[in-house]
Amino acid sequence: MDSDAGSTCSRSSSPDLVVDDSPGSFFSNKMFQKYCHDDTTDSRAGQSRMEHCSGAGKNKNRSELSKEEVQDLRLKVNSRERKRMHDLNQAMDGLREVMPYAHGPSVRKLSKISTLLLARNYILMLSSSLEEMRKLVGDVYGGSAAAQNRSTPHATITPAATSAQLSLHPLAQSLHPLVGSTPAALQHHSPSASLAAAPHSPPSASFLGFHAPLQGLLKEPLHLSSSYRHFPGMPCPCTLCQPLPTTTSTLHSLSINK
DNA sequence: TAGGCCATCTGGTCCT
DNA sequence: AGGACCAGATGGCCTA
Repeated sequence: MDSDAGSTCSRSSSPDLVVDDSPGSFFSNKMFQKYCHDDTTDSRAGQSRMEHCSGAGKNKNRSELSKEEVQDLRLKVNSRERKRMHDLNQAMDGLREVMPYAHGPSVRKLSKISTLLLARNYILMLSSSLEEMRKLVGDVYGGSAAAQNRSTPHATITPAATSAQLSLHPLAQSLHPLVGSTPAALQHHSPSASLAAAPHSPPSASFLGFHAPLQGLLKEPLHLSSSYRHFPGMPCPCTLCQPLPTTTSTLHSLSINK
């Protein structure tokens, strides 16, 4: 379900496919009326369309087609293009579902460009967060953890374990005021419970709720002196500042919370 | 009302 | 040859 379902903005990016293949409805289309009956040839496109309509295209075979066959061909192509765009929009909706912003009837759906930009920044933030987490694990557990990390550079760190350890770490508690904010404040209205269990962790309440202006999130990440990047409008991406849910079940309950 | 966003149509190009 | 992909054009809807 779209995040804006029931909101004032009811337009869906993936509306139900209504393929009306009846020639009547096709000819009732304004564009096609112009396409075939507009005598004004002031534009290049109009000119080419008139040529196409009269069967004067470059393709000989097409010129041999009857008017009805040309219409059928055009309908088929249009239908395929519609389906392609709907699939693209479905993928875009899927991306929106896993993006950390407030999903809800009162929240306007992210535009396509905003979705892409936010996704890019989110991926960068997660990457930085992961890198910082690895560093912190190395610091906390000294050489043994570091050695373990070196032996298995891509060792799987269970999110539940690491987040629990990090949230309890006294250094982390004292380093940043954001640490200590409760996950209960999170407002992640995921439309799909199964998808909500996707392997992403809600970074923070303010991040999810877009308390900061959206434009800030879409800017280029700020490159600060630290090893990780800070994004305008986002909380610090390092793990010290990310009070992650301590268990996967907690994450799941947060995700399906309406 | 202007501007943003979107769906759709369309022709061109590339690929299988 | 047919289909996928792309970009331009167009018009509708919504919001500030």
